[in-house]
Amino acid sequence: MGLAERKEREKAELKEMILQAAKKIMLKHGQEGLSIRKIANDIEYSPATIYLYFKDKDEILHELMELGFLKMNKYMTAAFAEGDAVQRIYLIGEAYINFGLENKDWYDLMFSSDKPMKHIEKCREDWDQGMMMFDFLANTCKEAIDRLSLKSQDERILALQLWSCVHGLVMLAHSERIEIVEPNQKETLIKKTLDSMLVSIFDK
Amino acid sequence: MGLAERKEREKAELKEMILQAAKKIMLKHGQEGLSIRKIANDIEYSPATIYLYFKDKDEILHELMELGFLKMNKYMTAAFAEGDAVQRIYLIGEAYINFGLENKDWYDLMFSSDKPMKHIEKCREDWDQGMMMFDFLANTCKEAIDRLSLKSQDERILALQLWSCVHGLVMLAHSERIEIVEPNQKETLIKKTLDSMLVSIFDK
DNA sequence: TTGTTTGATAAACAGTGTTTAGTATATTTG
DNA sequence: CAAATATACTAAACACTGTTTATCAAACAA
Repeated sequence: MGLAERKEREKAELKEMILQAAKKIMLKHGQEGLSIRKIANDIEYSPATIYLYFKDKDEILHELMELGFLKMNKYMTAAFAEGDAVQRIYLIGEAYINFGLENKDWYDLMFSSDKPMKHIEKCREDWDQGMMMFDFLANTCKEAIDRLSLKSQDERILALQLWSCVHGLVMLAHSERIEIVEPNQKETLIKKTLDSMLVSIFDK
Repeated sequence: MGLAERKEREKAELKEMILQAAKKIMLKHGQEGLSIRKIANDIEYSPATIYLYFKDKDEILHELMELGFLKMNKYMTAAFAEGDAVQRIYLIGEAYINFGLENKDWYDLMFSSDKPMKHIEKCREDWDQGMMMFDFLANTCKEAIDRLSLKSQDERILALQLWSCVHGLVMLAHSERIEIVEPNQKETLIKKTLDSMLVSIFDK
C-alpha cells in the first residue's frame, strides 16, 4: 500500500523544507537572526507546525550542523588525500582555518555554540562527524610522531593541541580580537601564526 | 556649590548599582540569563530607567568586561612577578586557563562574545586592558626569544600563537567538545595539552 | 455513514530589548 | 513666594522571541 509511503515522503519533504529555510535564513541573517517564526513565514506554515517536525529550535540547529560538516568536508578533501602525514597536517590546518574564516555562521554552529550540546549523551551521537574528523587527525598525528620520532608520545594530545591552536585562531578572528591587537593584517597574521605553530611542533 | 556634586554622586551610585546587579545576575543565571528587566527588578527601578544610565545592553556588558579583567589580573599576579621569561610564559598560560575554566561567564564576556565589539574604534578604546595583557605577553616572548635564541623572530606572532592555543583550549572546554572526543579526563587532558604546547615551542 | 486519526493553526503565555509620551518632584528664575 | 523650567522616573507600547494548548477541518477506517 503506497499510501502510507506517500505520507511518509510528504512528511520528510516538509521536514527538508524547514531545514532548507533555516539554512537560508541563517546564511542571510546569521545564527542570532534565525527564528522559528521566520522559518514558518518562509515556508508559509504557522510556527506551531514546525514543532510537529522538530522537538525544538536546538534540534533544527543540530541537523543544520550536519550540513555544516558536509560543507567542511569539501574543504578537506585535498588534505585528506595527501600521502605524507606531516604535509597532511599542514593542509588540514590550512583547510580548517579557511573553512572557519569563510563560514563564520557554519563554524559557530559546529564548534562554538553550546546550544546543541545540552545533553552529553545525545551529543556524542550527533557529533560523530566531528569525532570522525578528530580521530582522523589523531591517526595522522600518530603517523607523524612515528616518522619524525617526536617526543610527544600521545597522538590524541597532539591532535588536541593542533585543534586548540586553529580553533583559537579562528575564534579570535571571528570575535575581532586579532584586529584589536594588530589592526589591518588579519589574513597574513593568521597565516604566519599557523606556520609558526606547525614549525614549532614538527620542524625543529 | 556641593549640590551639583551630590547629584553627580547619586547618579554615579545608581550606575554602580545597575552594574552590580548586572554582575550578580550574570553570575547566577549566566550571560544569556542576564536581562534589562531582571536588572530593573533587582534594583527596584523600571526598565526604562536603565536607559538613562546606559546607552544599551551592550554598554553594560562592556563595563562588566572591565570588572572581568580586574578578576583576571588576580589570577595573573604571581605569573607577572616571575623573573624568568620562559617560566613566566608557563605561569601565564596556566593562570589564563585556570581563569577561563573557573569563570566561564566572565571569560565569554571578555574573549568570546562579539556583542560588545560592534564598532572597532570603540573597541580598541574599551579593550585596552586586553591589549595591555597581550603586549605584556609579547614583551615576555621577546625576552624568551632572545634568551633561547629561538628561530621565531617576531614576538607578536609568538604571542598570538600562545594566545590562540590557550584560548582554543578554554573554548573547546567550555563548549564541551573536549568531553566529546575524550570523556572524563578534561582536567588532565588540558594540563597535558598545555604542557605539550609549551614544550614544543620552548623545550626542544 | 459514523468514528477516529492526522495535520495544521490561532491564540495565548512568558519572556526579550528598546522607545515614547507623560508625570511628579526638585530646582531655578522672575 | 509663585511661576517656569529642568530633572528623574515610569507606564505602556512596539516589535520581537520560543513554546504550548485547545480547536478545527479534512482524510482515513470501520
